[in-house]
This record gives sequence, structure tokens and C-alpha cells, in this order.
Amino acid sequence: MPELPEVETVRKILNTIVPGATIIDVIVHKKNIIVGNAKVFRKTLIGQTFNEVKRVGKYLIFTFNSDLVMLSHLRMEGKYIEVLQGEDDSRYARVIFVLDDGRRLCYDDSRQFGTLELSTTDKYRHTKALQNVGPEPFDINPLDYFNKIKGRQTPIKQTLLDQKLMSGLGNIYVDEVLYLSKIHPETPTNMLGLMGIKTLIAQSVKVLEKAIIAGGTTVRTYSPAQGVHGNFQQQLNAYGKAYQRCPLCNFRFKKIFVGGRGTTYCPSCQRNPARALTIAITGQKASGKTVISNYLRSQGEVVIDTDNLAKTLYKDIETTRELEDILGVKLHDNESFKIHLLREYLAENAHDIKKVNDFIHPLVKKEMEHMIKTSKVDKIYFEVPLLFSHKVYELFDFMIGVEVSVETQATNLKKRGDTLLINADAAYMKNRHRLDLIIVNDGTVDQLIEKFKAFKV
DNA sequence: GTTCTTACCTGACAGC
DNA sequence: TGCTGTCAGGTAAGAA
Repeated sequence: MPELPEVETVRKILNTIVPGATIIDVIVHKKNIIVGNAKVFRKTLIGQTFNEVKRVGKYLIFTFNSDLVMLSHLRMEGKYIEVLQGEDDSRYARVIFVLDDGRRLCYDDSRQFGTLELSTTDKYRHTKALQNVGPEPFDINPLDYFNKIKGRQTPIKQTLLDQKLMSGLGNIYVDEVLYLSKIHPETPTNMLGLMGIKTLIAQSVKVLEKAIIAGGTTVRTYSPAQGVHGNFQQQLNAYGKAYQRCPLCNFRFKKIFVGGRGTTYCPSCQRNPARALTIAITGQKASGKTVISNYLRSQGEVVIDTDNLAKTLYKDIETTRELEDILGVKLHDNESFKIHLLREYLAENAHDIKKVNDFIHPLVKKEMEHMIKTSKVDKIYFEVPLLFSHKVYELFDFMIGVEVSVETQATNLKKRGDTLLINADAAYMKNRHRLDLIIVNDGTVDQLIEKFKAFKV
């Protein structure tokens, strides 16, 4: 994903390849890459000799031995590949510049998000594209930036990604900057003071400078050019580290979505001042979750039981009617929902349990989100047996799992005459690597509580 | 003016 | 094995 350091790396490579070369033909395989008329684009470029390649934000600025300028944005997958005489064009060559010395410069872009646009030396700064490019962190005046953004309520991550306000940061580096600044990505922008903004700009400069020296970052499908790999991925602290341990606090990095972007942060180092800390208590069936919940309540903590939340949903006639339609079976008697009818149906039609879960769990998740958003306390616990269903775990900063031996579990289940239809243990076992703390409940209730007390946030 | 949503596009990968 | 759905994310455009 080309952000400022990757674009700078591409610029440096291009300056060793293109200056002095004259374009004798332009082959446009995909017209949608070109801003404006592709025929005019081709005709204008033929006969032009490349000069220096410059950069503004994430735009490459190709100059020529004339007043012509070509603006190139790589977007997601764009790259330039030099092809020597006799070699094949690159796999996703969308626009090919045929040079007078037999080489070909391929603009390669599998996803075709990139753009190429012609302008002139005196006009390109005023094109619509560059009008939307704000100052880079190296040049920005912190007070000006602060004054522009201080009224915004959007998460700071989205503000930092807004190229009009400040250019250069993309999804990878913004996570790094926020982690190093110890600022939660969802912190409302207007909750950060001038000092916070100054910290973010200073860290942006540091991160981008280091990344430029390392030649950018090579992740997933992106590398700056064929055979060229940046090394900054080895220095990444947060990006791509979801559910690994934070080296500073040993809690696990979490992954959430901010403005639709995958976001990794450390919930312990990066606290969100705008909402309560969220802690999930999950575990195998009959493992002792409720014992911990009751202990927390006795200590004055707020603990929400998600099983009860689900039961509340069954009191809403619109919800139960919808469930009735989904299953195609009668669940009401005298306009009143009867849970025993659902239980009886599922006992005989176990394959429909998934249908019920797919309907109920998202509703429970939504209700939980609402509770977190509107909560006035600074810490809120949820007892969540099905934490790993429908990505409910994304709601939590911290997660604790309680486990028991098979024998103890069997004894506990027998004691309470358990008739649960839903088996959560498989999902739990598959996802337990995401948990911050696993408590093995192999002793007395007091011993279980003592083990839980080791968890401190 | 701000905020949110959708579209652009295709390869990689997980899950069934 | 093959199919389907989801995710990756920079930016523009339009709606709210």
C-alpha cells in the first residue's frame, strides 16, 4: 500500500531509470487509469523526454524537457516496472511507455485504482488532484493544523488519514503513529489538545523518516517495484500485530475497524477517553464465569450478562415474529412468545440452531455496542459465553477466558442440570489465542477469585 | 462545512 | 477440489 515512504522510494528508483529517456510510444491497455482523454494523453507524451521525477504527498510528479507534467497516483497497488528489451511486460501492465533505447516502463496496477493525469508546470499545483493534498508532517504548522481540526468529532485516525488536512500518512503508518503517541485511534479529534496534536505530528515525522530510510514497507501484495522490497515492516510496532503481545505492557493488540479501515491498537497503552474500558469474561461451559461475575458485582463493578440480554430480546414481539418467519414454525401462543416451543423445535431440528444464532447474535451484539457507547462508567464487564460468535470479541479491549478440566466441567454441568443447546466450546478453543488471560479453574471458588485478581488494568 | 456511505477493482485466503 | 464470501485500503463523489 503506497504511502508517503513507498512513493518516495518509487521516486528515487524512477530517477535512476527515466531521466534522459524519450517516449516513442504509449500503449494504454486500460483507459480508466487515465484522467482525461486517453488518445490525447498518448499523443501528447510521444516525443517527450523524461526529466526529474518529483513528489507531492503521495503523488509522483513526472517532469519533461518541456512544460509538460504527468501526475501519477499509485493508490493501492500501482507500481512502475522497468522492462528491458526482449523481456515480457509486467503481468498487470496497464499503461506502457515505450522508450527510445528499447526499454519499456510499465505502469503496473492489478486493481486499476491508480491514476495518470497530464498538466503543465505552471498549472499542476492548481489541479483538482493536488488541491486536495495538504502539507506533509515535515512542513506542517502544528497550530494551523490544530485550529483546522479542533472542532471535529470524528476519530483521530480518520482525521490523520484526511490528505486534505495533512498528507502522507496511510493506514499502516497512522497505526504506528497512534501507537507511539499512546493515543487511541477512536479518540474524538476534539478531545485532543494542542499538545496531543504536536505529539502526533512529531511521531509522524519520526515514523515517516525512518520508513523512508528503510525504503518503505513491503506488506501483502505491495512492493514499490519489481524485485524491490522495503524493510520497514521489520520495524512495525502495531500494524499487522493483532492479538500479538504488546512489548510495552504484555496485553494483546486488538483489531477493530475505524472508518471502515482495519485498525490495530494496544488497549492498555492507548486508552480511549471517550468511552468505558470493555472487558469480556468468557470460557468453556460451566467453567466458573458466573462466579467471577458475581465477585465483580460484589466489588461494585458493572457486569452485564449477555445471556440475559438475549432473553430480553425474546420479549420483543417483532423480534420473535421475525424469528418465527425465519424458522417457518409456530413460536407464539395467544400473541405471546413461548420459549419452550423454540426449545422443542430445536431439540428436533438441531441444524436450525445456526439460523437462530445468525439472527439473535447480531442483535445482542448491537445491544452491547449501544450499552458501551452510552455507558457512564469508566469500566464495564460483560459475561459473554459466545464471545467468538459473529465477531463479538471486536467490542472488547480485554478478554479473559476461564477453563476447566473435562471431569470438573461434567460435574458442574450435572449439578446445574444443564440443557444448553448451543455448544460454544469449539469456537472457544479455536480462538483462545486471542485472550489476554486464561484462568484454569481447578480448585476452590476462593482460589478462582485469587487467580482472577491477577488481572489488573 | 462535516460526516457517512458507496463505488472503484481484483488477488489472496478462509470456510464450507 | 472448487465455489463463495470476505478482506485488503486510497480517494472521489454523492447523500444526509
